[in-house]
Amino acid sequence: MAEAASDLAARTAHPRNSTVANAPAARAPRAKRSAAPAITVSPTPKHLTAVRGPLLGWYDRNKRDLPWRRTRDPYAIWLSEVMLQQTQVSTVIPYWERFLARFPTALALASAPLDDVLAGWKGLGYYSRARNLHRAAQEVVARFGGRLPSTAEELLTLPGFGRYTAGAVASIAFGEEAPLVDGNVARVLSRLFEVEGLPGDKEREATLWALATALVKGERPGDFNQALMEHGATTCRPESPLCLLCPVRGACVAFRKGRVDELPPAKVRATPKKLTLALAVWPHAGTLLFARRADSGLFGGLWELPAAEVDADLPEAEAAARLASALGSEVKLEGTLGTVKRQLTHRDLTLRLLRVSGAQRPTRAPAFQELRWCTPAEAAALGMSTAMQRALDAALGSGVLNGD
DNA sequence: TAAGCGTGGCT
DNA sequence: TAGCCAAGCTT
Repeated sequence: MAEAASDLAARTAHPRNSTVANAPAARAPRAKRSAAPAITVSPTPKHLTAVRGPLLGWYDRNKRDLPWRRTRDPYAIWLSEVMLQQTQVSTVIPYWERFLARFPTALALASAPLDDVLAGWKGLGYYSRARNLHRAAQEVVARFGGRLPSTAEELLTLPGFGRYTAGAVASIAFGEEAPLVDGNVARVLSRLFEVEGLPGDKEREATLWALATALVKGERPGDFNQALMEHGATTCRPESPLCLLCPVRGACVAFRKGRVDELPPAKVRATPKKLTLALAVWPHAGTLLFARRADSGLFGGLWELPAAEVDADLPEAEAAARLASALGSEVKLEGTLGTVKRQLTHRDLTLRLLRVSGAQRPTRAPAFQELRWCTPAEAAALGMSTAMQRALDAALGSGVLNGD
C-alpha cells in the first residue's frame, strides 16, 4: 500500500503522466490486461490543488463547533477519535465530556480498573474499543512515559489504533502529514476522482489511500483531514448530497458526469442472524444476580442478567436448565417475565426473561468471569449493554423485587 | 480474509 | 416502518 501511495505521489509530480493504476501489478510489466478494468484515477497536481485549497477554506468558514476541536490535548483528541469510530457525532459528545472528566489523562485511564472504564463506555457500543483504549493507555504509560507518541507509525503499534485512527491523531494532534480514509473520505474521494469499486475492494482502498496521501501534503494537515470528513458528513452526504453548496463542485468528476448518485456503490450487508438468550432473573433480599461476560465476543466484559444462548423455541423449563448449567447451580423456574427484542447491526437479538430461584445462591459460575448480587442502584453503575439495560428495566418494571 | 462487533439517528 | 448508515479495528 505504501508503494501505491508513493507511486502516486511520484507520478503526480509529472502532469503528463499522472494516471495511476493501483493494481499491485501496475508497477511491473503486465503480461496481459486483466478482464476486469483496472481501477484508475487521474489526480493531476492541478486537480489536487483545486480540491485542497477550496476545501480548507470552506472548512474554516463552516466547521462545526465540536468540543474536541477546542482542545489540543492529544489524549482528548485520541479519545474522540476512538469514540467516533462507527458512531455519530451527536451520540459521542456527551460521552466524550463525561469520560474525559472521569479519566482526564492517559495515566488516569491506565490506572483505572477495566470495570470502571467499561462503565464509562456504557451504552456507547462496540465495547472492544473501550478495552483496547484501556490497554493502549497502559502501554502509553509503560512504553512512552504517559505521553502519546506523535507519529502515525508509532501510534499504529498501540491497541485500537488502525490506519484511520493513527492518521487522525497524528495529523490532528501532532500536525503530521498523515493521511486518513474513513467512510466520509471514501465517499468524497470516490466522487471527486471517480473511484470505482465496492467498499472493501482492495484496489479501491489502495486508490483512496493514495489520493488521501497526495492531498494531505501541505499546510495544516489535521485541518485538511477534518475538512474532508466534515465535507462528507455535512455536504457530500450519502443520500441527497448538497452539490449546489459544494465548494469543490468544479473539481468533482462525478458531478460533471452526473454520477454523484451512483458513487460510491452501497455496501452489501449480511442479514442479521437471530440470537436468543435466556436471562436469569433471580431476586434475593432486594438484589438480583448479575454476571460478567467473557472478555471476547458480543458484549465482551460487560455485566448482564446471567445469560445462556438457547434456540428460539426452546421450552421454558429447558431454557432454565441451560441457565442452571451456566451458573453451575440448581435453579427453580418460578415464571416468565416476557421478552425484550433488540436489533443490532449483525444480530437480531431476543432476550427471554426467566424468573428463577434456588436454595443455594451462587457466587461464582463456570460460564462467567464473575457473579455479583446487586441492588438496582448498584447495578446502575455496572458496565452493561443497552440491550441488557432494557431487559433489566423490564424485569424491575415487572416488580420482581417488590416484597421480596 | 471475511466475519464479528452496538447503538441511535435519519429517511 | 424498516433499512441504511456513521470519524473502524481485530482476529
